[in-house]
Amino acid sequence: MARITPRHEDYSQWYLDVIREAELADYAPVRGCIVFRPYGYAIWENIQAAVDRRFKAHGYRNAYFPLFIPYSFIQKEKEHVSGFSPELAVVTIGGGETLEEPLVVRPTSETIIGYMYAQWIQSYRDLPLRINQWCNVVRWEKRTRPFLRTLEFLWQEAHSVFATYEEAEEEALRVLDLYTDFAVEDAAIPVVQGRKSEAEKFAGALRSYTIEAMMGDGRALQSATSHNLGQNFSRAFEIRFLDAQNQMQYAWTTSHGLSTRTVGAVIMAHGDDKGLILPPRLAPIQVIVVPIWKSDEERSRVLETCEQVRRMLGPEIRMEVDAREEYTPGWKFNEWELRGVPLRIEIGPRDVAERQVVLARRDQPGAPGKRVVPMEGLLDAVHETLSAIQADLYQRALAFHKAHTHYPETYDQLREAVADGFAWAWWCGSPECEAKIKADTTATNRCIPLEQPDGRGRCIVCNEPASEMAVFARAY
RNA sequence: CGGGGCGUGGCGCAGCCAGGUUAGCGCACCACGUUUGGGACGUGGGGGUCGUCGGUUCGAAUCCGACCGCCCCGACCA
Repeated sequence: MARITPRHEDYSQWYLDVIREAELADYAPVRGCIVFRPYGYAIWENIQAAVDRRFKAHGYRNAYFPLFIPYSFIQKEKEHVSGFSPELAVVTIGGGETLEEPLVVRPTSETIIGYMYAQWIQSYRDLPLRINQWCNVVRWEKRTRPFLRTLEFLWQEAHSVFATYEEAEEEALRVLDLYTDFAVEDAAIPVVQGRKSEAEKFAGALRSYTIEAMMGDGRALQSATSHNLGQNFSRAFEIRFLDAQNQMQYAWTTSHGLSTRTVGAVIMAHGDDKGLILPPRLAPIQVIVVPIWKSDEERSRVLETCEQVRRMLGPEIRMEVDAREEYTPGWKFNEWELRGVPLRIEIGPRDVAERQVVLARRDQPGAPGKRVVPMEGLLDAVHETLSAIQADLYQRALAFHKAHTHYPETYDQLREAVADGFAWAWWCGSPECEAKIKADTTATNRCIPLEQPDGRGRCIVCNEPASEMAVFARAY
C-alpha cells in the first residue's frame, strides 16, 4: 500500500516517497543516476512540448551536436574550464585503445557548438543564428537527488549568436520571459526573475539570468537559466563575421537551458500529503474515468457509458478509463490521487440512469471538490474544470510564495526569514557580504530580481549604501 | 569528500545487544470464491545465499574488519 511520509514530518522523505509510489523514477545501478519511468517521462515529454513550441515561436530551430567534446575545447575559455573541470566525465579509452586526446562527455555544449558556429558564420547576414538542442548532459555531482540533481540529466540548451551586445542582452531577457511564461502558464509555478551575482553566475558568462521558484518547504529551485555570454566564447572559438562596413567583428553569444529538474519542481511546488498534484497542462493523464458497478448487468451499462465519455472527450483530452476488475473504486480513487491526475470522473449505475457523471477535483479532495454534471455538454464542463484547476494551482502556489517571502531589515530577521522561505534584502553587491550570509545561514544569493522596489537602502550585512535588493534563500 | 543514520522477499519493518532446528510480520504478488459509490474479505500458494567480501566459531542475519550502496546535514552545482 502506498506509504507516503507527511510533508511536515520529513519533506525530503515525502519527495522520495512520492517519486517511488507514483512510479515517476527509480534508482539506477549507477550512483546518482535514475531511470525515468514511463509516467515520469511522460511529464517530461509534456514539458518538452510546451518549451519547444515557445522556442520555435521565437525563431529557434532544433539540431543535434555530439555527446563527445574534445578535452581541449573545454580548456579554451578560462572561467568555463575552472567552473566545469571538477565535474567532468572524461573518456580516455576508445575501442580498447588509449585516445590521443581524451573526450569529455558534454556537461553543456557551448564549446562544441561554438566551434561549429565559427565555421558557419562569415557575415552579418548569417546573424542572428538561433539553434536549440534536446539532449542529455553529464556532470559528476558530489551529492545527487532524483530529478533535482543527477549525474546525467536531460535538458534543452539553446545557443544563439548576434552582431551586437544589445541584441544578445535582449535575447537573454526575452528567453527568460519565455521560461517564465512556461513556468506560470504550464507548470503553474510563480517565479522570481533575476540576475545572478558574480559568484553565482554561469562559468564563462558575462551575465546570467535565472528564474527562481519556491518549493513546498520554502527552499528555492533555480528552474531555468539564460546567459549573455558576451564575447567570451566567440573569442575562444573565433566566431567572427564581417559587418556591413566590411569590418571583422567578434560575435555576441547567448545560451539558455531548462532541465528535467523541472519535473522535481512540479512535484514539490504542488504536491500534498496524498501525493502528486499535476497541473492539467503537464499531466500525462488529465482525466481518469473510474467506473463503479456491482452486478455484471450494471457493469456492462456503466462501461458502455464510459465509452460514450471516451468518444466525447478522447479527441481533445488526455484521458483513460480504469476498468480494472481487481481493484475497488475506492482503491482507484486513492491510486489516481497519488499519481496526481487533476480530474476524476466517477460513473456508477445511478449516474447512468440519470445521464450524468460525477467530477472530482484532485486539488480539492473529498466532497468539496465533487460535483454532478449532465452527460450533455460534458466536454465543455471538463474543459472549464481543467482550466479552473490550472488557474487555482497557480493561485495557491502564488499565495504560498507570498506567504513565505519576507523583507528582513536586520541580520537577525534575515536568519529567521531564510529558515522559512525567500528573503528580499538590500545588498551592497560585495562578494564578502554574500559569502557571510552563506556561511552564517547556508542560504545563498539566489538572484538580484529584475523588478526592484523604488529607492535605495543599506546592505543587510555591512550597512553600506545599497542600490539593489537581492533574494536570499536556502536552495536545492 | 567531512559529520550522522541505515542496508533482512517488490515496499515497510521485527529478529542482532545476551550466536543454536525449516529467518518472521504487515502490505504487495499468484489461484479460486464472495465483493466493488473513498484503499473489501475468506481459503490456499509463490517469493529471501539477511548489501558484498573476508575473519572469529562446532555453528553467524546476529560478533569483528574492510569495502559498496542509500538517506539526512554540510562543502560543490541546473
